Amino acid sequence: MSQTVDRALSILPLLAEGPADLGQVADRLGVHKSTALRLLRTLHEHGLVYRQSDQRYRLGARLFALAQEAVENLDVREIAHPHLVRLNETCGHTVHLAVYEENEVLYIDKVESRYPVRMYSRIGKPVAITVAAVAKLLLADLPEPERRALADKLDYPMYTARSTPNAPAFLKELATVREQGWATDLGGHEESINCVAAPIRGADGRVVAAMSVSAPNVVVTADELLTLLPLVRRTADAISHEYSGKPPAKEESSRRP
Amino acid sequence: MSQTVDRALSILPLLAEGPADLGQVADRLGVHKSTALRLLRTLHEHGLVYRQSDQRYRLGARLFALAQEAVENLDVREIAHPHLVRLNETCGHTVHLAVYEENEVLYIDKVESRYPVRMYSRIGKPVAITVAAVAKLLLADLPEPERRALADKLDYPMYTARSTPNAPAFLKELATVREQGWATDLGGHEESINCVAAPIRGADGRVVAAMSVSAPNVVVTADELLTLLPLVRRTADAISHEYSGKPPAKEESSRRP
DNA sequence: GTGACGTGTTGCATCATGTGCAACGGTCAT
DNA sequence: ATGACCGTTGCACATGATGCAACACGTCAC
Repeated sequence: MSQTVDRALSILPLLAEGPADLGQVADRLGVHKSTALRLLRTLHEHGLVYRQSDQRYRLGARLFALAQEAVENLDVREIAHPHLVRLNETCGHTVHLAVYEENEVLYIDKVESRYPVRMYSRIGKPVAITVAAVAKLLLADLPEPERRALADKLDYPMYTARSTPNAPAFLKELATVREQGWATDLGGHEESINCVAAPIRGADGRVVAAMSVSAPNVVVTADELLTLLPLVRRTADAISHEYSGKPPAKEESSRRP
Repeated sequence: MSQTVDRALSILPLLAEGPADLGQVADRLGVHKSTALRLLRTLHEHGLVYRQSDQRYRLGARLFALAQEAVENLDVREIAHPHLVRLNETCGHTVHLAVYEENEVLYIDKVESRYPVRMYSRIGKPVAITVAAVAKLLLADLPEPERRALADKLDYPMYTARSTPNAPAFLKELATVREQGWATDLGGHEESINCVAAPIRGADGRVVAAMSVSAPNVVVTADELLTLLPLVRRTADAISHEYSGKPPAKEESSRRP
């Protein structure tokens, strides 16, 4: 809608691929060097872009700080965190919290496994949406047309032989998940890793987040992991309850006494 | 430099404080509602801003993804990570990696303690710059005028009785650190937490990053932690060595065969 | 039910602002 | 020295961002 801003923001994903110099930025934006320079300068002033010693640009520090503050302002996360920690203390495995937003599912919190073998994931990282247990829960709750539209639009990479292969299979799986109120990922993303997940619901019953427990085969078998399901569901329900209970808190946000 | 982009970017920190509606954004920017609307729409298209169900705006998901990709492109981090993990496996404590950028020091990697008591910190979070051991190392290596200017500009919050109280004390400490080539923080940030840190240097000898091991008093005393210093320094040197060795790698970034 | 707010949204005329150009000034390699 | 290359600056032009006013839609009071 706003050409200038649009161009400026297009620089960010471009730099996310790696550092680039002025000429490269200008070329890929399709604008004159001087224009690119002014855009980069503005981004720089706001700390979103950093100029490294070789004069090339890369993404800047404020970006982290912003993402940081953003994630800390999510009230689901705030409420859920102590529950996640407690669950981790009980079972020892990696615990994740994820939300759906704008065609993506992403982790917003994580408590690391206490076992030496850990899985790779990181807060802020978009989740493998077609296979992850938390993603299934979040998408299963979308309004039907939106769910269908999204399912059609997605790619279905075959991470393993047990990955969801295509849209119909995915929609069928979502129906099951929606029905039973929990979800699993048994080796659908990484051959040796299994997850069980449960939904967190707001006061209106809609799924606002999902949490999961993940563990590699070498630590516990899929069957053993499934025995944790009741515990995971109880934890998710506890969070749901607390979340629905007191949403109007947060006194500090009103600025006038 | 570019007014439009400047205004648009100013929205981000504003939303970082918490969700806001169109009117609030327009007011705080000092522009007309319609202008704010167009800016927000552009930000929205790029996923930097999300419109929640109550129509208010908050920071969006792409922000995380960007911060994510940015941190993964830092080659120091990439090289250092396995070393940090190994160090953590040896000593069991929390290991941090930090860089200096634009008047801030921030963590770019972290391996959690294997002890139940963990310290609060998060990747992307700006570090307590006047007391943290890694910050001392990074600032100690700045060119003298810049270091002095920065030291004068900083605040010196007294987190504890052992926090650095003011600029002269800080500069003195930096001189010591620069001299000895390592740094500590003994209860300067949190009464019961100690750190030892060592610098990672590029081929030209300049400090490009710093790493630290942190542990609370309840796990090991400060003296015990100090016995790890040689190990920490060896690790940092190993990273420095590897980092200086092969910086021109990264073949994939050239797009034409 | 009706009217009066408080929202977010759209079309449009004005001119401020962003734009590309061309010229300048460094740095590096030959 | 010389040329090629890259970042930077000043400037004239017109594109595109701006604020206004009017509209649309909801909520609330009465």
